Amino acid sequence: MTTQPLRVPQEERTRAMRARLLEATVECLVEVGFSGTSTTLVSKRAGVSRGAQVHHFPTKNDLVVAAVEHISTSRGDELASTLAEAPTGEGRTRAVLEILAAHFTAPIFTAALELWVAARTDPQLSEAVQRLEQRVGRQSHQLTADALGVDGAAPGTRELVQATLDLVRGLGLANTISDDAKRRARILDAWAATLDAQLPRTTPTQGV
Amino acid sequence: MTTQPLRVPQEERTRAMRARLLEATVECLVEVGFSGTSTTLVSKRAGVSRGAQVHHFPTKNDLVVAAVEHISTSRGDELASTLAEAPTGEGRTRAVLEILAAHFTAPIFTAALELWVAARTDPQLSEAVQRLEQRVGRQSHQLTADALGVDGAAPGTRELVQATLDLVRGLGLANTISDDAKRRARILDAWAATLDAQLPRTTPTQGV
DNA sequence: TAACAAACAGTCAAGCCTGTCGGTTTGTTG
DNA sequence: CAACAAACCGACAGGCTTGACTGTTTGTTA
Repeated sequence: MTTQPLRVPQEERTRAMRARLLEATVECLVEVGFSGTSTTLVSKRAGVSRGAQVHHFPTKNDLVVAAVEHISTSRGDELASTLAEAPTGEGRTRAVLEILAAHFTAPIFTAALELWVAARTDPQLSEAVQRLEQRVGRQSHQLTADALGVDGAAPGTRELVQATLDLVRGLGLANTISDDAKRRARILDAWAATLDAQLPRTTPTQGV
Repeated sequence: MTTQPLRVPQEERTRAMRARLLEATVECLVEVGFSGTSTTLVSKRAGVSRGAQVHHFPTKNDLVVAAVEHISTSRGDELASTLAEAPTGEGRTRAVLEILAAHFTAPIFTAALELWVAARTDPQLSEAVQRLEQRVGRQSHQLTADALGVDGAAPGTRELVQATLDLVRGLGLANTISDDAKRRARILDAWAATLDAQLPRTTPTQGV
């Protein structure tokens, strides 16, 4: 704390090791699913000895819960940064929908999906997922409303924004079964038209 | 085939045994998830010896693929019968949405969700799920369009119906994480209003 | 530099799951 | 009724996973 480390600090080693293990966990979730994500496999994937892995995450639950937190913050950050770059003016609504759809078909969403489904039948996991997903949900709602240029708290608007998020979630789920980009694009086109017709815009067609 | 059986026909025994095993499989999927659904557990649940189970479904894959087909037809039948009873006239749209939402939060949907997610990382399962889900998808689209009293093939209408189905799918997924009926009801209210405003009704307010 | 603690490494036992196999019962058929 | 086949039963072996446990290396601190 008070003295300066000379070589490679333990704190740094721990941080790096945990990060590698969590990244490997996400990769395993995407590639072999939750049930296929054994601690042994994660260790191999991360290039870490099993002893080291079990040192940092004593039980599998410790590892998975940490992965939930990791994925949760990753999703929030990613959504915030991509939505921040959404264009304003003409076609703004459609662009935002495109960003949302991309997010809900990305690997990080797939990993989250695996954890959601696993959490349904795992009390400990469920607690972590529920707590963090609530936060991500609020954050997504706020970010989306802002990106659309509407008041996310207004009575009618609120529900349409939530419906939008639930729609892209549904599209994301459908995407894992069979990828159909054309179908998705058509639906998003229609949805964008609907939103533009229904949402009371505060900044209808305004450049920055 | 040509003679009348005196006791309990083998064909009947087989049919009953398979039905019991498939029902037990669905129950297990709902209660302990896909990875928890071991053939041993299914056997116990069905009150069938492990030997008998393995006789009818030699491998786990055989059992699961059969379960996919079982669930697939169950979903289609259930949706068809409930949507057929949807009221016409005032509030028809909202009533149809309610039925859809109920379907996508029912146990049978949960079981299907488990299989979808598992199929993502299991080629054999994926083949079965993809093939059957396509059929259910078409069927759902047709049934929903009919229940709403619209032409499901019309250019603009088609996308709105599909969006509706994707929306309730997303709501169903969210429901597995945390049940929030109030939130769901508000969203469906808003979406019903939107649909009524956007859909070109052929039979706006007509009793049978 | 000496002593300590954390990080790291690999092995072991217990438990579960799947698929196979020999044996028994029950229905079918000539 | 006899012979056969399908249905049914329980046990076993092989493979994998998890968590515990002993030892080794590396960083910290007096």
